[in-house]
This record gives sequence, structure tokens and C-alpha cells, in this order.
Amino acid sequence: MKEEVRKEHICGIDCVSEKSMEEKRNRMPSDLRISQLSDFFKILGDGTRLRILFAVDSEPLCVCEICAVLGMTKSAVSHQLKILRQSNLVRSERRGKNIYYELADEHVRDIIEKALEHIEEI
Amino acid sequence: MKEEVRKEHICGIDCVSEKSMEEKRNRMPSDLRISQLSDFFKILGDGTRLRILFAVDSEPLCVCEICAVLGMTKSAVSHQLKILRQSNLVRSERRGKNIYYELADEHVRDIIEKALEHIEEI
DNA sequence: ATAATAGTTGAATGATTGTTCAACTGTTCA
DNA sequence: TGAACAGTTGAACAATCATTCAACTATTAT
Repeated sequence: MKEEVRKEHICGIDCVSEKSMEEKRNRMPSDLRISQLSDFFKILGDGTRLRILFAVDSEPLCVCEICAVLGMTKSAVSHQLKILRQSNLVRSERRGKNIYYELADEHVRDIIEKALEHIEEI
Repeated sequence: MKEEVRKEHICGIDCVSEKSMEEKRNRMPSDLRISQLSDFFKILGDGTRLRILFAVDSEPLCVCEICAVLGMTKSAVSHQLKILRQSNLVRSERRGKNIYYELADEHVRDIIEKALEHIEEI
């Protein structure tokens, strides 16, 4: 039978306290916040984008330089740079023919650092 | 013409210092690290999994309770719990008929906290 | 002006992934 | 033993997404 999301189907032992679950539901972050948060992590959840962030971590690099470091085409890199730009993780500045990219947010460094700690503990 | 990843195509101004790019390449995290890192963020890059983490943040909850809080089916929640379990983000413990889930890692709390700070600054 | 280089972009393609459905395991209670 | 409840799982489907390809804009130099 098709599984539905109804109170009747909830386990009797603890979910009897439907009020308590209601409270929990109200203390959860809003749908908007959850969506913003998952969008943010989704952006970090790609190897190419992470490598771009590491590449421009210490100094601004032009697109060609990023391509050289990653060993990827300009098109592929540019598509990902656009995503990083739109989410304010990198900042861009044109100097002549070149456009230089650099890290735009200090939080990101911390977050990646903490994530590395987490990984190394497993 | 098909774009290739060759030195010849690299902008003359800065990438002339091919040696410098080589250095940068060597200082980058290994493919394994990048892959572990992106896998970790990929897991946080989903609304359902984030909401599960928030739900079990303060106290262990059984699957039915999590379903009640999220308003989702047991199957959908269980699939995501498996992913969270396999990546050591939650811990599970059976008590009778129920299986209770709780947060397994303290880093995660910090990381999500920092990510929220980042979001609120934009 | 024109050629050359740096970079962007939209459409197409292939791979990945979240939810649903249905069938399954494991535990408790009568 | 068997019914009821808690939870898991594999296959299928739909949606999302990263890369490729080709065509485009923008800047510099001859």
C-alpha cells in the first residue's frame, strides 16, 4: 500500500507526543534558510569548484592560469567561475585582456578548514 | 575548433611563468582529499539531509519522529539516513522496535554555523 | 581595420541523484 | 505462531548538473 505521511502512521511510543514534534518543527530553520544553506553546500560539493577555490586562495589568478593549474578547458572553468561569482565566493577584476579572480569570503576558508579536520578524523 | 588544454593556448602575460603554475599545482590538495571534501559537502548540499541534521541536533529521534518533523515518508527519510550514517554524520542505536538517530560529529555543528554566518552576511 | 588572445555563454549530452513504490527484515505483543 | 509496527532496500523515474562544442564579446597590438 502506498505509504502516506499521516499522524495515524506514526509510532505510538514517542510520537504520541505530537505536540513535542510540533514544537520541534517550529524551531527548525525556515525553508528559505534551509534552501540557502543547501545551495551553499551544493556549490562546495564539486571537485572542480573546490580546486578553483584552492587555486585562488593565496593570490588572484586569471582564467588561463586557473586552467593551467587545473588542467581544464577555459569553457569548463568559466562555467564554474560564473557559479562561484554569482554566489559571492569569488570576486573578479579585469586588468587589460585578463580577468583576475580571487577569494571573496573569509568564512569559506574556515569552513573548508573545518571540513578537512572532520575528514582527517575518520 | 576543439579547445584543448595545452601550454600553447595559455595567455602569455603571466602563465609564461609555467614553473610558478607547476608549483601551485603541487601545493594543491591531492585528488583524494578533493574528492573526500567534495563528497562531504555534497552530503550537506541537500535540504532533506540538512533538516534531518537540525532535527536530531539536540536529542536523539527515532525514524518516525524524524518523518513527523519533516513531513516525509519513512522510505525517503531512511534513504537519506543511510547516507548520513555511512559518512559518519549521524549515529544510530536500536531501542526495542525503534532506531534512534543522533548527531555523530561536533565539527558539523560548527561548519553549519559558519555557513549560516556567511549566508546572513549577503 | 584586422588579427589574435582572453573570456563568456547557450544548447546538447551523459552522469548523478532524490523520491516513490513495493517488497523485504527485525522486533514486540497477544 | 502470527499480526502489527518500525525500519530498510533495490529498481525505476524524473530532475539536476558538469562538461563539451561552437559561436559569441571584449581588449590589445600590428
